[in-house]
Amino acid sequence: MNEKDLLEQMSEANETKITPKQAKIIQAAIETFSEKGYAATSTKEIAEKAGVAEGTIFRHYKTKKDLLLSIVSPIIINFALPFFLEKFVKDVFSNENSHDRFDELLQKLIYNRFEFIKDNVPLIKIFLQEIAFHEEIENKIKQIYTKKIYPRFKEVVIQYKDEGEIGNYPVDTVIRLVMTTIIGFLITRFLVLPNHDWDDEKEIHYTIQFIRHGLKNI
Amino acid sequence: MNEKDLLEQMSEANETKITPKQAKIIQAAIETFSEKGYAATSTKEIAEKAGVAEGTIFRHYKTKKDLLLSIVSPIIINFALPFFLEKFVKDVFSNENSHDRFDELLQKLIYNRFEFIKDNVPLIKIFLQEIAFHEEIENKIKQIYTKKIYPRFKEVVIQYKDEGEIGNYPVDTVIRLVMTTIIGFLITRFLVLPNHDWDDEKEIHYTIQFIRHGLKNI
DNA sequence: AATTAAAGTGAGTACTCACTCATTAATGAC
DNA sequence: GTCATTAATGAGTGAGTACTCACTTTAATT
Repeated sequence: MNEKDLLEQMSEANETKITPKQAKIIQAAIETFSEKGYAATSTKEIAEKAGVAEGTIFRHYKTKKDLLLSIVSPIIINFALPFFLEKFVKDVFSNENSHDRFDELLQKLIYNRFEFIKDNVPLIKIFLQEIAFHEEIENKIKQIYTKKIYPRFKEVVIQYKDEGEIGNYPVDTVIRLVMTTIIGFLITRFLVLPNHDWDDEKEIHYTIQFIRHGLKNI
Repeated sequence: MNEKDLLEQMSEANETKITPKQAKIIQAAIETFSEKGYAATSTKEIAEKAGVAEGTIFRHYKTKKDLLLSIVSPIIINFALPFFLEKFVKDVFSNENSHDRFDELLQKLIYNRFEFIKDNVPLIKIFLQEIAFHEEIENKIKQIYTKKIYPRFKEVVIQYKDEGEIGNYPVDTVIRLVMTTIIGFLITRFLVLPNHDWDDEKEIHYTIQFIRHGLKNI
């Protein structure tokens, strides 16, 4: 998802057309929030960067916080998108042998999220920063996690445990280990050391190996 | 390290006594920065919470940012402390068999950092939040990492690779995987789900297993 | 008791903040 | 072209901001 897609999606969600100036505002807000943080960014600054009068911001968004939420909310649902698809679970029960399926699942999971973050680094930055201070964001992600991500993940892990692909760890521990390893890689790759000379394919390969071997029988 | 220790250490570092009111200021600042974030916290609020006049803050700290740095700086060096000790590397070359040594090393590493974070959750919160926006903090941690943590870690990994305890991953990849797994666990444990019903010993045990198996021969 | 230095105060300063509102410009239907 | 609706403006507002400074209190030393 690039920024254009985000804008389209936002306008679809609200069933309102986004004016060119509004789009400029969103773009400027993303940029500035990401660089300086929400609290340290003034609406005046956003208006100037967007080439717009300050009042225009408040024509479209009741408050500064409204603007933040309109930016952050879509990325939560987009990051969790693979878990909404039927295919995610179906693949796990296909005819291939379990080893290859597990490998492929991890691969798809990482590559999907990799591409998503790659196109949305500033958004992810804002999200990670502000999640700590805004209950609305925290609640939304907790809701999506418990209702969508966790149950699907659980199904899959149980299946692979039955097939002997995953050792005798508790299901919740497996989910924690897999998620922190993947998210840890992505954060290191795009936020901690974005300028490092990464061989992405190789790192992803090693990360998958690490997870698979790490989860094998204890 | 609890807060008392922190204060003692700060006074030792500056070779200046910390007055009771100054201690109150630090305590109030940690609390408020942690809850609302640095930019969203006013000096007036800190003063009120500390039961002190606003001017007193600026008697001890030139600027609000100075106050932040005086709080955040010590935790960087303290988190990296095990890597400063000679013992850290020496243990790796002891007489025990490599498997037990590796296991014990991971265990010590996690338990140390576990206890440290447990006693300093608000400080860690502030640190993680503000590292993104203050170059001084970023530079300090990068310096400590490249000069202290990374070289020691590298020595150890190479040694265990030679002994066959770690498979044929690149050294940097090993360091990344180990660090993100440990830090990921600690962040999940204390920041993401601090109220979850954790069986800490068990989770640490599983995490070590996960790392050891994950790093075995590919 | 007198002197000195440091700690503490809080009203005051210049400035910035998010947000409002009366006014003007642009758009589209007929 | 007229008119009605929506978009955009930017000066204005009161509350809040980090920080200063002239002054008072406290504590230690002689």
